[in-house]
Amino acid sequence: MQQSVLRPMLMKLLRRSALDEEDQQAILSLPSSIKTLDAGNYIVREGEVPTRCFVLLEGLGYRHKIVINGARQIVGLHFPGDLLNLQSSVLQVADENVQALTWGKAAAIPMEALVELIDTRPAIGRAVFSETLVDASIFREWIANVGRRDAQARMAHFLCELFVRQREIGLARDDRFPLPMTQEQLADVLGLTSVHVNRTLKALEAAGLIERDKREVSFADWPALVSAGDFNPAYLHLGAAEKDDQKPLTQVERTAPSLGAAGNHGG
Amino acid sequence: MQQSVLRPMLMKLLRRSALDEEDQQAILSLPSSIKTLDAGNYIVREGEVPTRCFVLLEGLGYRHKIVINGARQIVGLHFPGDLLNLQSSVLQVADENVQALTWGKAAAIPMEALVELIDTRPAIGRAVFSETLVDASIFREWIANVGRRDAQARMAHFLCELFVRQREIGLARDDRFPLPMTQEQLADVLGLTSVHVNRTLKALEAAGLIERDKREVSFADWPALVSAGDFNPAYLHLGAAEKDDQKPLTQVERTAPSLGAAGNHGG
DNA sequence: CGTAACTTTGATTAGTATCAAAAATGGTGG
DNA sequence: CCACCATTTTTGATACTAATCAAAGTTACG
Repeated sequence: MQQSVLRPMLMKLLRRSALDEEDQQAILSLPSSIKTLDAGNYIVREGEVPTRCFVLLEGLGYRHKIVINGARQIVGLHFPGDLLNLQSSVLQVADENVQALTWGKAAAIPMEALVELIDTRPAIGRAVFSETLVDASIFREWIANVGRRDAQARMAHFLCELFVRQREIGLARDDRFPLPMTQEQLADVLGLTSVHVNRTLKALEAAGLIERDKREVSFADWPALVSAGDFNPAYLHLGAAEKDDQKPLTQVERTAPSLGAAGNHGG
Repeated sequence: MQQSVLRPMLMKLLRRSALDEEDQQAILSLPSSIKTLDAGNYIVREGEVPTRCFVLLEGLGYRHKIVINGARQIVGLHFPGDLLNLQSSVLQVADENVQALTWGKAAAIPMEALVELIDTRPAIGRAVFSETLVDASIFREWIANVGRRDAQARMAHFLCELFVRQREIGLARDDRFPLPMTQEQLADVLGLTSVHVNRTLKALEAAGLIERDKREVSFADWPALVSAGDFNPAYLHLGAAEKDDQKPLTQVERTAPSLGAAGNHGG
């Protein structure tokens, strides 16, 4: 039985939501066909009307938009287990592109099968919904990152996120993680130019915050990197994974300044 | 019966999703209590664990994050009918603040009542899910806006979005719409400083793209504004509302340049 | 081993931020 | 209704971050 191919998807849902045996079986039994992806392959194209839902099984993916002058903005990263085009599935039309960042594999699931699963099994519906809300939370953090942090903090923040998200699925070791992207792609994530990305990376390195080896990054002082990136992992809404046997996700002190004509909604 | 207070929420869902009479009644019958909001009042605070879900009924709201240096980034705007804290409800903890932008009203719905409604009525669940996906789509567009457009395009894009979203709910007239925010808030939306926002607005005005009167904006040449902002309303996933009796949401020609080592996923 | 892709470096420019202060606006109490 | 105060908008001068342009190294790959 080929059930096991969808295991990354189940694993992902289980990290944050409880699902009983029956629900788990139902997920693993979804019909699907496998696609092998080379770096750069498109999984979704803007404007497309999809008939199948794709789940990333292996490798990394990213989602991006092109603005009028030809510049590209990467608006999200995907890891094994992620649903790649739920939005376009439900909303009928993709408003962005999803592309493989590395070699990998994806499963294509007929839309109706997935919709039926969600409709008939509330726990699965809630689990998928939760993942969508976490995605949205990450998008919001990215808006803040691109909008309000300078190049160094922005980069540090992204590296922190990348480390934590990869560690969650076992892709990162204790103080070392893959950075499988070109500096141009990094630039498109951070809203910078590739030249400036290069300089920013070197600056972080010179500051002793990171070390680089090929497409891998390591750090000696996690709290320092966290602090440089103003990284608070709360927005990732990690489940039980974020536990004490892991490297502590310490963050610097953070107070919420009261802004403007505040006042509480409490009547 | 006080059903009618939740009508803005129902209206919002109906714009994009079909709901039968029974579903509609179920929504309108949700228990709720009303809160009056003054500009600046908080509806959700970062770190809070909510027990009720808020629906904006009147007025505008915004959601924002504070980065470590004290800078603020507004990551979303809310209009009547919007659910304000679904994410924190499902994910248990708010990772951002939601504040009233103007005077308004919100309804507080007990979490359990809403969750039960969603679980027991698949059509409502799907409708709410769709709204969440649209929200996410808007977040992604904002990432691109802040990351890859210069100040003028960024502002023009935001103004276009504001017009379209307000017109959708009847808050904007044919070529004129309220801009009920200070230039500092505008700056926090766009990742700029308030000084530069001022200059950018004046530049758009000087270019004949907009006119301003108090906190209202009008435009003589919508296509020109759309073009300046590289605005493509697709990401708003408007439903039937986007029809021909409305001002055409024309957009400039847009081709999707093929990037990098492309190639299709088609086997 | 040769070539294309990617990274690195340098020099210069452009776009925005910063700092400071004046002008305009809106609300409030007398 | 007016005077006053707080907030917001506007303007000017200057500084700085990141973009641009160009080219030399380096790495990965067929």
